[in-house]
Amino acid sequence: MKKPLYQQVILDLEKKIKTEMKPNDRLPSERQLLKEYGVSRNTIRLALNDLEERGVIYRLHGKGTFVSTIYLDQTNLGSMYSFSEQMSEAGHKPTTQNRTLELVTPEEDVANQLNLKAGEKAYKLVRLRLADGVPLMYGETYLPEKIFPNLKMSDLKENLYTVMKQKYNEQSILAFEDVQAVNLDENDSKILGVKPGDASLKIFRRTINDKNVPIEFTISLARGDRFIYRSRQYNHLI
Amino acid sequence: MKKPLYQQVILDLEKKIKTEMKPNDRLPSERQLLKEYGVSRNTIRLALNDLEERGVIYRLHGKGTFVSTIYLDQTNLGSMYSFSEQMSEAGHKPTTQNRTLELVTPEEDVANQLNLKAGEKAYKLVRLRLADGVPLMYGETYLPEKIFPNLKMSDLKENLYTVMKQKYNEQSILAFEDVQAVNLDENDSKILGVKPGDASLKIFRRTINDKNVPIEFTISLARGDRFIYRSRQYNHLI
DNA sequence: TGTAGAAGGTGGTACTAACCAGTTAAAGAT
DNA sequence: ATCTTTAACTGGTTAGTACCACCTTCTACA
Repeated sequence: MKKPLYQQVILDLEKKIKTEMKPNDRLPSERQLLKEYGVSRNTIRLALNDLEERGVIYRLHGKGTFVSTIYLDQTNLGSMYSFSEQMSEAGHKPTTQNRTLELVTPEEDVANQLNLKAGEKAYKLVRLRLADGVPLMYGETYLPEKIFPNLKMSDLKENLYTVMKQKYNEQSILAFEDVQAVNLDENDSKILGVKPGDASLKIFRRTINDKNVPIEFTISLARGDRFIYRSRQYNHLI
Repeated sequence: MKKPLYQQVILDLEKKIKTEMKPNDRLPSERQLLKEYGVSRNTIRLALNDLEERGVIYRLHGKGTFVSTIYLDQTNLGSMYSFSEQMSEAGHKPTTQNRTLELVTPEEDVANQLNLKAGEKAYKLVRLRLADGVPLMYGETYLPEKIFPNLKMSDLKENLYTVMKQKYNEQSILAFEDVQAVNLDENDSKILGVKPGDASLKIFRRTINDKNVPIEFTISLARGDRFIYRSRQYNHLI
């Protein structure tokens, strides 16, 4: 279960950046890093590519590599993020409380998102995600029964997407995400352990499989002071 | 003006994928491609990495490289960029108030985002965007003077990106956007016509051109009750 | 006949070695 | 003193090689 070298470099660099460096600080040059880590420049660049892609660092030709300005100690919610992985990388201990799993007839808006006909049911999974025991994100996930028959709480010890893949052979290819800013009400703020009225990211995600069939709809609330949603927008003119 | 090899490979492969292939078709293996193009495997992988990142292809260990199921011919720069269009489509009448345009020496964080040296100036454009006369979004845009010399308020009757292209021959290739949820302070809430403390989306956008030079940095505040940040997330990782 | 295993394909990781292309500052010429 | 050149840094690109991990298929053994 040994991780590839370049991933170890990523983890180590990211940790150092978070704990020892501040925005716009310069990192050691690639040639210095390869000596420090005892790996090839190729491996260093693989790691730096990843960090650059995720916005942790930026590079300037001829000048050096620097810590990104915008990189707060916040967690990126974009690009199919894995809560657990990101929290682990940030040095926090992630936990997931699977609160309830029940078979329901969803409201119309949810049913529409999942392309359900009238009367068709879906599993509703309520989860709370914590880092170091502190609640950070609350989510309600709807999974169509016809696609995930016989889903059990015991399945959910694994990562949800792992269960989809292994038990049901379903794989998400594309997700549409809508991000909103909302003020938390009394109840939600209590769940997330912050003050009522505090700003929060509300994220609606609709995931589809390779046959263009919706397989998941999730509504999440993430603490505004701890999360950012990051995305890249391309404009290829080919 | 010659492009790097791996970028030529990207262009050629993407063209072939668009014109000759369909979703889930298998691409030639990396070792075949390096023979076809007469380049090293390193170069082929650089190209494939880019295509994978952008969701054009996906790779399966041991099996091969394939055309993505859903390949979007995305020509826009995402939600912020097409404010006017999106509002029109939603049946609203979009207007833009260009409030101020001045040449300033930006703060350090902005200067860094735009890769400005000490003392280099940038145009600061303050805009308010409205739909049906209601303020929805407030934005401060910084444009490097060396890239956009002699920018005038009268230029800005056009769409900003049109001006960039037509007057300065600058085209944005990629934008990084970070989205945060914040509580509005007294001042900002007044601008957007809502109550202090109301949740708002705060969006940082850094746009770069084809030479990897930053050409724009914008900080926007969008009313949480009226604005949704929408994005697509590809997934070929699991 | 069935199955384990080898063979050969795929992408993934890793190293070495150069050279190219921006940036900066020290060395040198005026 | 000032300007120009050069050298020495930076990241960017490319080639070549090797081995690992995963997947499919074919083959040989039981």
